[in-house]
This record gives sequence, C-alpha cells and structure tokens, in this order.
Amino acid sequence: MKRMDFRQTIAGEIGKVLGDQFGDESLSTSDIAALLEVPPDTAMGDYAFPCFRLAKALRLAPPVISDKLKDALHAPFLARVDSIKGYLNIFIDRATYAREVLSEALSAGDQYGASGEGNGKTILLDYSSINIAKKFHIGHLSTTMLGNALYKMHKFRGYDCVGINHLGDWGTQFGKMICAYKKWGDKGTVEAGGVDEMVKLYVRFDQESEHDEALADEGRAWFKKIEDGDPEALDIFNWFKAVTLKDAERVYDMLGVKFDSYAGEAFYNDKMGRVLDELRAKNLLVESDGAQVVDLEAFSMPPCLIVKKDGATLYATRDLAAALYRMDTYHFTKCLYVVAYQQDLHFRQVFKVLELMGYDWHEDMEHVSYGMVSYEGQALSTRKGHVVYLEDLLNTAIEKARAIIEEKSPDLPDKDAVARQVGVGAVVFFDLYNNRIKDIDFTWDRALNFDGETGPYVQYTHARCCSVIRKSEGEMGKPDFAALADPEAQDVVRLIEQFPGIIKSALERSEPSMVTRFSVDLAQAYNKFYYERRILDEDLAVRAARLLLTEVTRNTVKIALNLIGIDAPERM
RNA sequence: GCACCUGUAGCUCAGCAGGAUAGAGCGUCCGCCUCCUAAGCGGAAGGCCGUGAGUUCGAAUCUCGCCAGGUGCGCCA
Repeated sequence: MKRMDFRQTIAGEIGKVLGDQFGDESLSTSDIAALLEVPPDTAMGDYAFPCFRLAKALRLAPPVISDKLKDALHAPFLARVDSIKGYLNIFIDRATYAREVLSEALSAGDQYGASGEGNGKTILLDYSSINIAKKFHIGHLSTTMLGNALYKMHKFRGYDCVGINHLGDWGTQFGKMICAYKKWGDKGTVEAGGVDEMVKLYVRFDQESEHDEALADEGRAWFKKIEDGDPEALDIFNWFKAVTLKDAERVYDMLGVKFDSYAGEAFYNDKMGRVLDELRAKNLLVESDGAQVVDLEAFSMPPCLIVKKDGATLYATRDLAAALYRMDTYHFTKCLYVVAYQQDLHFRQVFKVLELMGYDWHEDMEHVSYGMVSYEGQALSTRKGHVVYLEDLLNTAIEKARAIIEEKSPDLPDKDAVARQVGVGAVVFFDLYNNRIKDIDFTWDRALNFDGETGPYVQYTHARCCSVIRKSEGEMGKPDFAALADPEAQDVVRLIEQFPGIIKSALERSEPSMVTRFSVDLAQAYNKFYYERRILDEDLAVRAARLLLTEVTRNTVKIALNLIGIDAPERM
C-alpha cells in the first residue's frame, strides 16, 4: 500500500491557493514541496511553509501572505493551519498521519525504506583492502565497516554490488619475508601462529639485514623471483596470502563482512602495459627527472608518477589499471574507494588522469575518505607496540557484554550469541557513529561504552520492543489511531516517516553515520514514548495502536542496524 | 611554500543544498523500578557556533581574509 505523500499533497494545495488568492503561479508543486520544511518542534506543526521568498514577488509582507494562506488552505487531512511570523505551520490530522505512515511501514515489513532505484545498476566498492602478513588493527575498522555499510545500503536500494578487497599483496617486503622464512621459518609454526609468526620473521629479517648487506640482497632476489613467476617463490607467497586471509577471515566473520573479490595489487601485474600504451598513445606521458609522469600542473596538482626511473610502475599505474579492468569487467555505475583521507591527492590525480584519457566515467569514481585513527592521543604504531588489534578489541567487548548479561539477565538463553552481537555491535556502532571524515582518537572506555548513544542502547530498545510484543500475546484489536495523537507517539511516527529519505541521503553522501544517528533518534523517541504511555493498555483499540507503533519501531530499528552491519538481538 | 580536511557545551560530536528559542551523549549534581527489559526515563548546570568582514528579510550553515590543528605534496603503497 502506497501511503499518501503529505509533502506533495500539501504543496499541491498551497499551489492552488497561491493561484486563487494571489494570482501567482510562478512556483510549481515540486518547487513548493522543496520549500516545505519540517519545523524544529512538533508543536510548530508537521510541515511549515516559509513565506519570505514570496514577499518580493507578491510585494506583501511575509506575515500578510501567511495569514491569507492560512485562511484559504483547507483539506480533509489537515487538522489546523497557523500563521506565525511569516511561517505557515501545517498540522496534519494526527490520527490520519499515524495511520498512513504506520500502515505503509507495516506492509513494507523488512523492506521498509528499500527501493528499486538501483535496479540494473552496479556499484563497485573497494574497501578493507588488507595487507598480506600484517595484523588487522583498529586502523582498518573504518574502511571495513564503512564499505560493508555502503554495500548493504546500496543493495537495499536495488543496486548490484561488488565488494572488492583490494589486497596489499605486492612489494619488496614479500621477497624479504620469503627469504626470512627459508632461513628461519617452519611450516607448522607459521600455520599455527598465523600472521603473528610471519610478522616475527619479518621483524627478524629487518633487524639482521641492517648490518648484513648480503641478506638484503637475498631478499631482493626473492622478490625478483616472485616477479618472474618462480614456482617455489610463488608457492610460498600464495601460502602467505592464504594464511593471512585465514586469520582475517576470523575477524571478518565476527564482523559479518564479506567480499565478492580479492583481486588485489598482484592481480594487476600483467595489466599495466595497457595503461602505459594508452597514456603514450594519448600523449599524456612526459619525462621528468628520468621518470614518466602525467603533468597535472594545469589542475594545480603535482604530477602523477606512472613509471619510475628504473622502469618499474607505481601505485597510480596500478590503480589506473584496476580502474580500466573494473570498468571492462563490471560496467559499474559507480566505483567507490573507501580509503583514508591521506590518499586524497592520489585519488584526485588518478581520477584526473582518467578524465584526461577521455573516459567520461571518471565522474563515477568516488573517493569515500575517512579520518585517521589514533590511540590515546598518539599515532598507531605496530613497531612501537602502540596498537590495538581488532580481534582483541572485539573479544574484550564481547567479554564485557557477557559480564553485563550475567549481571542483568542471568536467565537469558544463548548468552554467548547475544554477548557477541552486543559486543561487536558496540564496536561497529562506535566506528560508524560520527561523520566519516572525523579523526577518531580511540580510547578503550569510549569504544566499550554501552550507555547513551551506543549500539547496545539501540539494540536494547529493539529488544524492549520485542519484549512488549511477546507480552501482548498476539492480542491485536482494531487500532484506534487517535490513540497515537500524543506528542511522544507522534515523534516516533515522524521519525519512521523520515527513514526512507534518510537512507537516500546517506547514500547520496556516502555517509552511513546518518543511519547510525537515525537509529539513536528513533530509539530515544521510542523510549520516551514507552515511559509516558502504557502500551499494554486495557482499552484494546488503544493497545492495538500502541502495539502497532511498537511493531513498526522494532522493524525500523532492526533494518537501520542491519544496514550498518549490526545485529539486533530479540532479548538481551 | 602549495593543496585538501577540521574548528559548535569540560569531553566526544549532531546540525552545514540559509530559516523560528543552537541539540544529543559522556562526565558532574539531583530525582524515578510493588507497573510492558533501569543497558532505561526525567531534571539541573554548562555556548560571543575559532576570528574579522561580506552576501541576505534572515548566517553555525554561503563567499573572502585571518588564526589554530590535522593530512598530503617524484620515483613506497
């Protein structure tokens, strides 16, 4: 059931009155709809029409216009229209409003807020992009969870999504690692210890090669072997990859994150020639200090390095190759790179080079940048041990959740499962709570906070809704929507109405935090309603209406949490 | 030096395709469980929205300058 679109309908009515009363037809219905505002306070109505802009054209003071509109505006679904200080405040009949919004949301069920706007379109998302033989730490959380959320949100709006973990699996360090492994390593130890063991080998190599030139040369030689496709080198290298991915998979499983492709840096090794050929053919390559670059001075950017003095290709070359390959393979509508803002210049350069190459789809590339993570005020440093590993963080959060459950809900079934959902939810929520551009200074007490605007708070509200519904024992009379006319219920209804628009804006801005924030707003509004109004009322019609509101809130909270990659337990 | 980003309550931040009295959480102080989950709810205190100009009927929001912090700027990725 498609509910009445209040904004459009009201805009149409205002348009009619403007024509009748002032002979003004300069504004179309959609113009007026865009001008309509949602007032800061429910007491000021559901929609407001500011008359200031009309003042000049009509040569009348705004309050005069709003007064006249107030007298002329009538519609059956309008409860009241006020004229205050040049604003036309429009009050929709509260029962009608609640009925329309809730019926729509209820019939949409777990698809409330979904749409088909992305049907037939493909979105590529490049996120997480872990490095081989490195541990997953809190610095990798944002790219992973932002990418995951954007993936789910796009999917919900009908897009086909391709999640790419662009592995950092190329570089001289892997030659060193193989060398170290051959000298001091042991298959069983690495197999059992995973990335930790590989890191140990690498650190030892680094230390010993500092005063051993021969060793450094040996490392370089092993990298050359990888490049040349030497079977032994490749075997070991691919095994390193498998071990790293197995370690990472454990964390990805905890976070509920998946990928459709693991094509990383190494994958593009044999695809660089095309980039060079095209750049040359298009006369974009110039020599500079022995290197080949694309000059971007005209765009006030430093040159984009394509080929080193020694003939080797670079980061930008690889990203160009990847972009061409991805377009050929997936014919994407958009390609999002969820990468920290340090690489802002890099992506601006790469996108500009694509433009200069004549690809109009350069406009469909977007760098979804996010802020840096520091730890208790200092930069993360694996070397200095100033680092928090993701697995440790998640496990600590789960333990804390488990302890709280033991204390507050000792009879809860599936304690472990719920502790996982809540602990992980707290961490993920913390990561997706602020605008992505903000730097995050990680502190344990903030990341593990379960009170206030946190994942557990929103999950708790969801569990509370579930609990009320369970207690109602399915007693659903015919709802009396007039019972939802109180301000607390209306605030909840209004938020629910806004949800589909929130998802849309969040996608337009590639900003999952808008959904996170929404989940808090809705939870707060519902909790207030919960305390002010008795849901399981004796009056069955009132009870049915409040239960319906509870049901729709539960659905909406769950959808919002799921979109940002968080589970919604039914009890906690 | 140049480029990009950020500056809002003690702290962490919403609000920024201009609109009505600038909001929330944390922390502090004070209340609320014989009643649907107190991981909750209510109240108090706390603000020249970095700063100066400009645009506008109207600026936290747009423009320019300045100040402060972060990040990046040729052969790493």
